[in-house]
Amino acid sequence: MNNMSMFHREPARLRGEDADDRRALEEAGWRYTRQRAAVLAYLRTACGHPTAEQVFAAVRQRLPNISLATVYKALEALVDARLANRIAGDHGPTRYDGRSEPHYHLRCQHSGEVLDLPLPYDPTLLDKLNPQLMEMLRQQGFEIMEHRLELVGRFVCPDKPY
Amino acid sequence: MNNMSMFHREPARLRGEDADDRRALEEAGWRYTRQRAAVLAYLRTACGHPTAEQVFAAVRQRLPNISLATVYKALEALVDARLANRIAGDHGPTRYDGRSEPHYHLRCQHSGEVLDLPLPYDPTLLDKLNPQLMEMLRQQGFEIMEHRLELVGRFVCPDKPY
DNA sequence: ATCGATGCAAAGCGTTTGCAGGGGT
DNA sequence: ACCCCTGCAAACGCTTTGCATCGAT
Repeated sequence: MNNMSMFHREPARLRGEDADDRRALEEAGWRYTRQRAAVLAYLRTACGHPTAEQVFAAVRQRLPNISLATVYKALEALVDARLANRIAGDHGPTRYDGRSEPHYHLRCQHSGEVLDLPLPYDPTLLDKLNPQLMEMLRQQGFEIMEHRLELVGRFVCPDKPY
Repeated sequence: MNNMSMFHREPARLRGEDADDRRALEEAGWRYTRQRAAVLAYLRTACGHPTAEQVFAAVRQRLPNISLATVYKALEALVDARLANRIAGDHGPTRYDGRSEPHYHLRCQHSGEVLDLPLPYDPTLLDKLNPQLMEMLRQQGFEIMEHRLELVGRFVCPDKPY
């Protein structure tokens, strides 16, 4: 690892906590399967936010028969169960995030790579920025669910140097 | 127009100002053509941020022979010449924005529609939010170009009501 | 035993590209 | 006159779908 040392992920989950994952999936109407567990496990250990292809390549080493279609369906189930998040690509493919709590991102224009920012999500950020605007939006019937903030710039990434 | 009355666009450009558009395109190494002018004109009058298909459908009324491929190439040229901006779609297709100055967006989860927010872009926003973080990023060699902020929620849109 | 999940292949959608002819400079 | 741009069609990359079989409950 190079200059990314500041972007530590949360420590890996303790043994037994996958029961929570099972519950989350089942409450959302999905089954808990080997494939979905493996996809989620990889998402959580991956540094940065992999694409579906990258997830496929990685999970394939543990489950050699898994198909790309299954990876896509697993990612859909995990996002729906709020165990993961989708990050729309600027140009390239969608990226996936094994963190469920909202947070902010740092995106590289050059490689498309996305990293988590060590900046806590503040649900009241917009109300602090411009309370009148938020009040106006509410009065107009806009139901605001969340906000997204990302820094866009350039950094040298291990796999795609300049 | 319904509850969008607060999202006024800038007044339409005055006659003769397309000379600026020509210059911008030529400085970026592109030619100024009827098709590109029409695409840009439509982007500027459109309320909200149309997809390439929507631009195609609209511009086709003025230039019946224009092709979808030409619309895509025109949009690419305009974005490159900084006369327009690309807005990545959450699920659906990319949307295009005839404003060149940075600003913030309001996105509807339901329809994918995107509107401009009447909230001025503040280049120093992140430095205000967390100056230490920004300093750390600079020291680590991250070159930050811009930030993006968008509100995500639901609103009833004219074409895709619930 | 049921019914959703899997793996494969084929189709889908949004976007890009190759190319012959047309248009801007 | 040059070379870029256009329009058409075909290819492309990413993602989704249809279907027979497998596996979780």
